[in-house]
Amino acid sequence: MKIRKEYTCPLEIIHDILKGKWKTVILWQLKYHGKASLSQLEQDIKGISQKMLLEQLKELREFDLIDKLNFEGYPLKVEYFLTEDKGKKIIKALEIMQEVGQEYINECRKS
Amino acid sequence: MKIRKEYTCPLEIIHDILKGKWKTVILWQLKYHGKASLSQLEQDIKGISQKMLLEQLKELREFDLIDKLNFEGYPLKVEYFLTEDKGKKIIKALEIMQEVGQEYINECRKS
DNA sequence: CGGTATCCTTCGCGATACTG
DNA sequence: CAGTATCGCGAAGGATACCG
Repeated sequence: MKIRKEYTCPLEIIHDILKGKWKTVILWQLKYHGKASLSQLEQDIKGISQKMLLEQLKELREFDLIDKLNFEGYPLKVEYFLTEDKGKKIIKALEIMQEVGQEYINECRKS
Repeated sequence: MKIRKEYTCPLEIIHDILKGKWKTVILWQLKYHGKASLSQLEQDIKGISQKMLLEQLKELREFDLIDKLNFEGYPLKVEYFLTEDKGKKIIKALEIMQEVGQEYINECRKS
């Protein structure tokens, strides 16, 4: 974990966990897929590189928001998915933000 | 506004709006104060500089999450507050995140 | 008290190449 | 298909000084 300092507000720790361009979008994708492989996520999240994706997935795992399952044999296969507790709870917040985001987009279309 | 590109996911626009270390904490403070002056916020948000605070407040205003009221006369006085629509709606998401953040903090204390 | 401007350091993140 | 390593640029953000 990359957490060190004392936090004045619980929102600060959430910022440290979710910061970066990709984390919320990755969580959002996992919400819809239920389970997804690395290459699936790479295809669905436009613009992300494999390096960034793996980096962010690793951090999300360290914070118990997602987990993964490794399958034996070739070709290699993994499944990433939201954790029942923290992962699915944070999704509730993202659902609201998604709605607000949609409002911004609708307003842009008007003008 | 700093928004340009096309968005694949509404969460991307929210990221562009809320990104940075301070925005969520500022919104959270305004939720509790109702209305707050610059100096009040500066005191309550530990570690923030006046420059950062003003910068972030300006951006939050541009995105209609907060607004401000200027009072005439000396000493100068302003009041910052959440907007009824977008500001108070995004707070709903922050409330959930705040809860999850508290869980992380509680778990840290155990270990 | 509220707000603007400048300088400087850190780090997010994109590109690219390589391994099991 | 999944994952690791390196390099470099540009933006975020901290310190500091100054203006209405």
